[in-house]
Amino acid sequence: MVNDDACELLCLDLPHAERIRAAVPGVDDVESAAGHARAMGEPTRLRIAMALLVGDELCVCDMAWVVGASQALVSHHLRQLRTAGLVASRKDGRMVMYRLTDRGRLLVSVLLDVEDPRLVGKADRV
Amino acid sequence: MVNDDACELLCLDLPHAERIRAAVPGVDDVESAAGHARAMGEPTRLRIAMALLVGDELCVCDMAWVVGASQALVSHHLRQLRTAGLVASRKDGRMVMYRLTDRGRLLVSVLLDVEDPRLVGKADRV
DNA sequence: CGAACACACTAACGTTCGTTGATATGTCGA
DNA sequence: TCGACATATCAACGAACGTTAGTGTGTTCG
Repeated sequence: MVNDDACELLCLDLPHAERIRAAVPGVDDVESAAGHARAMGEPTRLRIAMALLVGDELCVCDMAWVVGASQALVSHHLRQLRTAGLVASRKDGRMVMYRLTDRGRLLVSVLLDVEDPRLVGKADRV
Repeated sequence: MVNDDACELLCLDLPHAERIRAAVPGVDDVESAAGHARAMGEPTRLRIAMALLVGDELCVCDMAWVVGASQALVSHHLRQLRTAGLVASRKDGRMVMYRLTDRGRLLVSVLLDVEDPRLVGKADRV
């Protein structure tokens, strides 16, 4: 966080450098996106997200069975995904159903390089 | 990592559950993708990556000036991005030029919701 | 009402991570 | 060859993270 112009510009002329500098968002502006990435940066959470991408809507218990982790751990990770805005929850009786948000679906499919089942058959050219 | 079938399936019938289970990659298979996400899950690294998306190819010193961080810190983060396979380096005289890999460019543009400058004008429909 | 159950929460442990300052490596110019 | 410089590396500190075990909350069913 500490910046002094200890090192002058090298390869870039000042106008060009300032154009890049202006295009780079501030720390606060990337916080949300970094949070999204951090939420996906854990194998267990990524696998939970992948299970949701395929299963569309699952309860905690079923996800625990699918990914092979304890109920408490899955619940813990789901809260982080929820805080990041990548999954949404819905109460149904005594259980809670989780599902990916649009942003969550996008990130999982890009990260794992799979097609979003919801988007299949919609003129998706690469 | 410890799994016993302590909790039976709830919402899913067994065939459906096993289909989801089969579609979810193993821990080792998502390790790489999780590493990509983790590398982007830090505001400073994300801003460095964004600077590279705009600047195409930058040296460490210029990036330090652009993002307002120390040289050692930028170098440290660049190594992590490089280890994750998101940036590539090239020696040029006494300095080292960094650039995003294709995967790095894809992830930054998706995470920060910006268009890849290299892809502008290529019939990119959403 | 009371037991069973799905899920969330808390505390705690060991590990990993971000950051800084000092130092090493390698390259250019005088 | 010597000094200036760009970058990499190392040591070290505090903070954040993943995981587990135990406990609490609210709901369903007998």
